[in-house]
Amino acid sequence: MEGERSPAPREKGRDSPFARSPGPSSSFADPDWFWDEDIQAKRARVETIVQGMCFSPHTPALVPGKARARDDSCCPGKARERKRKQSLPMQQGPLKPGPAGDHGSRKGGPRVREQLHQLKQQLRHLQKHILRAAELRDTAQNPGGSETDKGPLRAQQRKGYRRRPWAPDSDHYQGSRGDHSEEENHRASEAEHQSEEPRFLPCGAQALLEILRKELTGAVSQAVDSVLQKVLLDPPGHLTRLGRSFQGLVPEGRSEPSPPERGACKDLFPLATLPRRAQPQPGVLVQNFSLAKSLDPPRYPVSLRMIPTPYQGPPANCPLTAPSPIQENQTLRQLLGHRPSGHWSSSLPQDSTPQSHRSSESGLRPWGAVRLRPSVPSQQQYALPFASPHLERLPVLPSVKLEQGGLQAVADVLPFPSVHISEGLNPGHLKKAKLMFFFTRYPSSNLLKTYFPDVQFNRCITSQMIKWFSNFREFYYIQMEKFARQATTDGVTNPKMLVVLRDSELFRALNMHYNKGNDFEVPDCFLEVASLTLQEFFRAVSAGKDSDPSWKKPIYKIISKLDSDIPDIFKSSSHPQELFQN
DNA sequence: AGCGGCCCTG
DNA sequence: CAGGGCCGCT
Repeated sequence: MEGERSPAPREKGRDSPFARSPGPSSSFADPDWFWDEDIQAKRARVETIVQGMCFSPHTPALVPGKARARDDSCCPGKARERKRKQSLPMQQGPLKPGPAGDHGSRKGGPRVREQLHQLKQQLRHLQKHILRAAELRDTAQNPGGSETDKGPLRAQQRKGYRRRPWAPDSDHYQGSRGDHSEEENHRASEAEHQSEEPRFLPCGAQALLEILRKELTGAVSQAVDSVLQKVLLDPPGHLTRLGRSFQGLVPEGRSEPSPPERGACKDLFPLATLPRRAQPQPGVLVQNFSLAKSLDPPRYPVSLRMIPTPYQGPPANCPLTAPSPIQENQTLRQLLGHRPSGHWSSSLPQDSTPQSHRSSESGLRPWGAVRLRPSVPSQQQYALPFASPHLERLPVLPSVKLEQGGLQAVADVLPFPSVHISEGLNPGHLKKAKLMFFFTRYPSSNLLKTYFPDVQFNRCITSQMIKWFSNFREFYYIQMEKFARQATTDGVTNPKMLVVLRDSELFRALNMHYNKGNDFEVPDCFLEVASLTLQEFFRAVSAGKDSDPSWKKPIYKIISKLDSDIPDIFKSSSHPQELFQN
């Protein structure tokens, strides 16, 4: 089970030389991680046992190695050490340091471990009982039939049918609706387990089963809750810190790459982690470019890409700008797992086979959905993979349901560490501000106040934050000017050729600045604004307006009208801290 | 005068 | 990224 903490393939991205620098915060190369894994393994086994108990005493799930082997085989190499991003170096020494990453206390550990151990023993014991009961009943009612049942039964169990081997007429029962679809049968058999099952059991076994269920439900959910509590109280980076590959480097509308930067990029980003389409291929670039030149601009696919024409007004607001009111505990889940998977996932080898999916996100470890981010190939910028529907698809075991409740409870009471009003600005605030820049380039001080509720604003703080955005803009405009000039020297004539895409070099530069570590998926609206800015600069430069000392002013004016709404999730004071500060 | 923004510099 | 000078606006 070691591997199930995170989707493996993205890990590689973390090996980028940016991601790590030697530093003091090594609290995560700790033994607790392995301990955690141990707990998970135990927990998974308990779950397996419970399933075996509920569905079939003959399920081979008791063989300790089985589940483990299966999981290992579907998630190879995931057990490698997780790396955490270093905290941002912050030059604001006297200011209040960010919340310490490690909440340290893991007192619950040994207790939970012991609990699980006892639970395991208990389960074995109980299972023996029920096995015996079932056998007794089987031999009593169907002296010869049990042998013939076994073969096909196991096969069907493997296929997902949950049959009750102790029900003598189960075959006929199933057969009587043989023309139902597989799904229906499956659903029906699930329902049986919920309601009808006891009908087929002798009284003793039925009572035993009831007791067993209660016991297991209580014990398992208790154990799960304490584990979850511990897990959720962990520094969030522990949970969400996943490797992520960087994206493309191809500048749009440029006939050739700029050699030094491209060389650097090749060195810095492992090519293996790049989506194939994004790998630098100058030859292809030249081709594309000449193609672009030979076609009518509007037909050039890149420039067509939903780029509003200048002066058309603000771009449509970002998809998430109105993401419907976000519930509190939903927010927690998002925070814990927000890291948008984005298009990187889609470039992964087709790993999301039903099997690997099942084993990683439902099955044995329902909390996997929270703890790790399954590679959901989604182009939706803000798909929230951990909204409740996800959880509701989980198995209908009572323990799971309770666990869901437990999670809910934990989520409800979990305090945000950064709720405390801070007098100064910390690296988390800076990071958050940078991400907010993707949505707003010219935030008012009022806006800042509403989006930094955990900051005690005063004149100094306000101007510092305003200054931040001023600096952000500066970098932004410098890049824009640089690339616009480059485009002119590259012979671009039509500004609409200039579109900032996620795999363009300009985007890479911006992303590196505002989203170092690539923790956040840049919203499309930013790409549109960036494209517009680039085009405006290009227009001005190619028209020779840059001889005017204040030639940028009109551009600033245009861009200042293109701010988008900021997603509500940014109002959560814990957003960047929870996500990135570790 | 106060403020926000840009520019330049370190 | 912060400090400081400068400018324009209110």
